[in-house]
Amino acid sequence: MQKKEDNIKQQIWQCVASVPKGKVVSYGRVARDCGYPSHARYVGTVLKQLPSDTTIPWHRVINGKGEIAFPEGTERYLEQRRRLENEGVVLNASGKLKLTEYEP
DNA sequence: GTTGTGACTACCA
DNA sequence: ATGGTAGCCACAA
Repeated sequence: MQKKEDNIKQQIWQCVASVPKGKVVSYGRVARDCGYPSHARYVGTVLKQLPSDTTIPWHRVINGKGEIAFPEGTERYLEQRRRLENEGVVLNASGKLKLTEYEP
């Protein structure tokens, strides 16, 4: 039997999974769309826990400034950028992305 | 029970 | 624009 709190993760997964290919959203945006406006940080925590073979497009989630959440040059940063470029999303000259709106 | 942490944000100097 | 601070809250020790 699952507790209520576990549903938060499930909803976050659901929200991230609903992000269309080629679009990117912020952690805060995901949290709000899930119905948890103050759980932006938790979104990141959940993504961190995802297994490497997950089908969830965690790489489409970035911070509110339009940047990848990791310091540039780290393995994680590079991997996320690689995954994005693989889907046609490319960073601009400032190393940023354009946050896109989408209708759930 | 408390404390520290974090893939965040909004606000302010 | 940039940097610091405060608020936020689930989770692990």
